[in-house]
Amino acid sequence: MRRSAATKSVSIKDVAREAGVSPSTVSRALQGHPRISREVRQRVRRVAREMSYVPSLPARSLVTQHTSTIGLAIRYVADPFLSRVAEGAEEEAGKHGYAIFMSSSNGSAEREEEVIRSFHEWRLSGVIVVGSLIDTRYLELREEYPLPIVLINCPIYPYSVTTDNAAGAKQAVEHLVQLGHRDIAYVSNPLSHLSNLNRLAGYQAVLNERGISFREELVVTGDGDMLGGMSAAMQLLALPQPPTGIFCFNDLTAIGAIRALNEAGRAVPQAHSVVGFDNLAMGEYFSPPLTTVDQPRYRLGQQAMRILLKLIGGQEEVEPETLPAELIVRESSGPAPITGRYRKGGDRA
Amino acid sequence: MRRSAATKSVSIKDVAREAGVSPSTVSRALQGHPRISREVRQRVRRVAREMSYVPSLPARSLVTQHTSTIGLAIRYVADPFLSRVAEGAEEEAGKHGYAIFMSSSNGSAEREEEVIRSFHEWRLSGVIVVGSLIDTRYLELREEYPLPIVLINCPIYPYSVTTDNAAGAKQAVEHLVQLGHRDIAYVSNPLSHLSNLNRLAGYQAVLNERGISFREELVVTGDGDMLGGMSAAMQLLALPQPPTGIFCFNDLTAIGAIRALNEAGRAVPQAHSVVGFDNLAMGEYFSPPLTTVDQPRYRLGQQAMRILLKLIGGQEEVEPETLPAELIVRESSGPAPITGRYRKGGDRA
DNA sequence: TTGTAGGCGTTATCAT
DNA sequence: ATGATAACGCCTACAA
Repeated sequence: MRRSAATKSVSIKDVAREAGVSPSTVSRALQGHPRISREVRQRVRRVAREMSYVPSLPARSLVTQHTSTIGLAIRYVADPFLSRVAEGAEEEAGKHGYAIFMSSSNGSAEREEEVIRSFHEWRLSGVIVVGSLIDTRYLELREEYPLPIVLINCPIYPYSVTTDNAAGAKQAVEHLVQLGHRDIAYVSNPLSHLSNLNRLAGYQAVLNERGISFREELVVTGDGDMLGGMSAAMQLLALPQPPTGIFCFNDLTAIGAIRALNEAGRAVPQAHSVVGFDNLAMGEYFSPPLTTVDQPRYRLGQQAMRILLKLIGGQEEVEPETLPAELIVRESSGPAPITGRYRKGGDRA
Repeated sequence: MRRSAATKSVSIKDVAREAGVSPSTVSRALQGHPRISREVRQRVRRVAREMSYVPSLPARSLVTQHTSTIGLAIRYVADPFLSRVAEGAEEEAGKHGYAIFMSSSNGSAEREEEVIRSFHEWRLSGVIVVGSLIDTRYLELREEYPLPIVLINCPIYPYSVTTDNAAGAKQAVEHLVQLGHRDIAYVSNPLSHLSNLNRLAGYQAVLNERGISFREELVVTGDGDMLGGMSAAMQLLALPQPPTGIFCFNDLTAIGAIRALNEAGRAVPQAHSVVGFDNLAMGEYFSPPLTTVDQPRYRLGQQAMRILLKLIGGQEEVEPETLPAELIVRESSGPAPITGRYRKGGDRA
């Protein structure tokens, strides 16, 4: 039984020879074909196990014309948003006998296309893309590749599942307004992202409804990560009339912003309220614990997989879905400070 | 050119027919075979592009007998430790024309074996396992599967790359001792993990060297995550003589511990110093910023891939490697409080 | 320079 | 109930 790491894999023929039957019999015995004698089935299975036979999926997929494997394209492995999404997708896939392979584009648009192509090269049954850098290109890619693709958080694409970003943002900003904040900033992501645009829209909508005039300088761009959050917050503090409320594109950005605020001697939530988006597990453990907007990440993955399975099954008429977001109030947001008047930036503690 | 999502993939034969040549000519033209006329090569390539032909890797791998793809088995997608490791492995793989597919075991030992099996079913060229739940089983699995497997942080396995956990732990505990701490706890992981055992060993070694007696009740187990860190810290606070220094298996545990400490009204680092392990990006943004032990995660992934590539190349005599860990002092650790005497737990602020 | 034929490991069809 | 045979898509001698 002992074989070194470089040995060739044992094939169905090897098992057949060892068990004294034909390859087709082995195939049937292994997949529990009904018309096969109990005795042969047991013998074949025993031999196969003893030889540690493992069927070749490339070979099998060649003849069956499907792989029962789906590809999950992700931007960064590190992306904390991803985890539950992947879990949701995986569990749903498992129920239907599908496995999942993930591949990361490491934040490169070029690599993302390569990943999709690679999934097709492997003839995977379908693809889910989360956190795409080129979401708008999928309308074309869809024609180029014959495999079904489902996007997460890209509502303009016909096969997609999306958090209601605008509604989530509205809850967040509304929350700040009700706490008495009037100077409210939005720290955005690089603007190409649809989810970012929709959050911005929600932000503006609340200002409108509440008769708060929109100040362009209160929208600054981060990078979706902590570093960007820091520099965005610093920009805001340098303003002649800095905001008391800061709504951030995501939790990572919020964490960075809070760090910068603290370093500038500004207490959160006493001097500034900060609200994130994503409800990362981490946020609860921060001090102060993060007020944030929860995305139903597990369901996002689950629904994406369900849609994908429909597409794989040949069903074409699926509706893009929107899932609700929910404000989670913790301690990084509080009543707006009583303002005598605004002070110029730079007055550190 | 327009095809719906359910269309069959275009094969080399389709291209051949369209270009008016034989399939083998297409194959040669596409892979830049030298003995082919410039004109035919260009025409074939154009036609292939127009038809969006993408070669089938399952078919190709069947004949070439290698997939140029390696599998990365991970415990959790969320694991923040993973990210840089995966990057290191990916970049090194890319240099040598290999792609990487990741699959998560979601914390289940059973699933982990399935993942490895699935990698073999796909006849991937090799496997890297990070954060294994069944690291000790790989000595057997190695015989069962013909594909080369490299482990990260499992030094008993012959093909592995490991952080010097004992040395890292020693630095951490030594740091606490030098700050004046004498009652130092270790919050461990479920004990089966080798990296955990080695960190524990490092912890004990320092106590020994410094003539500090080992108190069994100061070693409590977490779960490698924030929740476990919280309950571990609560256990420690309930002790008649609680520790002033707490060395944690990892940063997530440390973050949980700090949270519990804070909730009990104990300031960090004034009342308790906490040291983590992993140097997660997050740690720097916490308050207080986390003192921790850095693992060379990128190099861990890179070296693992290098070893794997050697194995794939048929080279059998590779040495397990150990990479150095490095203490990063930030603000969650500080001088031990001046103790008149120890007080019973429960005296909250 | 190009075409033909065989085979990679499976499964499915058709015999027996 | 089992075996022989063809086919999946591709590559690679070998032939022309």
